[in-house]
Amino acid sequence: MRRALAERPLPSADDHAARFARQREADRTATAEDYVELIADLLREEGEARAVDLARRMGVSQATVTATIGRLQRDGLVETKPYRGLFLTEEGGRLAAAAKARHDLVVRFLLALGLDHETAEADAEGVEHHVSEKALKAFARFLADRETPGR
Amino acid sequence: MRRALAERPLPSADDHAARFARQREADRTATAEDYVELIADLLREEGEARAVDLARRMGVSQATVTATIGRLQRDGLVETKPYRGLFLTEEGGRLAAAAKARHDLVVRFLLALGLDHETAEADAEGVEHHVSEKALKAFARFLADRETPGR
DNA sequence: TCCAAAATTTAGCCTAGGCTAAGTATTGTC
DNA sequence: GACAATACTTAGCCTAGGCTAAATTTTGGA
Repeated sequence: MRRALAERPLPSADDHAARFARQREADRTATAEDYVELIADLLREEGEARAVDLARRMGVSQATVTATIGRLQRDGLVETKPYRGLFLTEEGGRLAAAAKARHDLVVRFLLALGLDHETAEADAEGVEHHVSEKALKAFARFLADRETPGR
Repeated sequence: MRRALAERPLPSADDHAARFARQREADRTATAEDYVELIADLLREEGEARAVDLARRMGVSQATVTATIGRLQRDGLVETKPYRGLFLTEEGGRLAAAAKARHDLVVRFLLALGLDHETAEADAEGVEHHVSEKALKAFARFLADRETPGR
């Protein structure tokens, strides 16, 4: 006998549409977050972030990176000094820091659930853009509870 | 003093690129999954799935739905009988069932973590397309453990 | 039956994000 | 100091997914 899952009726059309709209919004910002996060990582770990390295690490052509960086520049997140590398604006830096914090929290949470490292990292890449603040808080709470063995 | 998080070095460029490639792949299939899942829900709950209702529930224009349904038809997932509604092919039905199973599991998991119903549903909408089978298994394990209070 | 309302499609436009191929510019090394 | 290798940009193309406005069906009720 199947656990009664409160066979959910459909939400109102408006609520339903709002969920999808939030979804599309998240999709739109995901690329920007991935780029600034990677640029920040490269700056921190390698001392510089070159377009050619972004292309390699994102698995896209250099032409695609040029175009995407153009949009990020237009949006005030990134600055470029050709042949010198890419840099984050203040706003870009803030976005990267927030993205990294989210990313790391999701990874820690998935590891705590028992996932192997590579899967946790790979899944976090997708999940980090689609979880609400409330979910992130719940993840953090889970991790905190878990590190407090006694009650 | 910050918990030592094994300040992860960057993955190899190839591994990194593979993660992003998987990500882009998931993005490509997300729309199809959302549509067939919604069509299946409408067929089950309302007896029919009309393009106009999809437009309302997805929060997009009817023209967008026409175009998207065209792609789903081309891909063998959906059939249309104009003014009679939309139907799923066998493959479309399988995809919808898989998507719904994933969706429901994610919702149950998020509820178990303490999220309210609306947030769980909204977050699931995004998360369901980006979690691996391994993560889903971990979610299921968590739910199972939780329902077995004793050890 | 007729005809207005509702559903659907078409046309034409746009952006993001992919690609390849072919430039152009810079650097670093000999 | 020249020049090959490397980095970057440009041009031109493509698909998915959005939009509005304007047809075009089709349905259902008076």
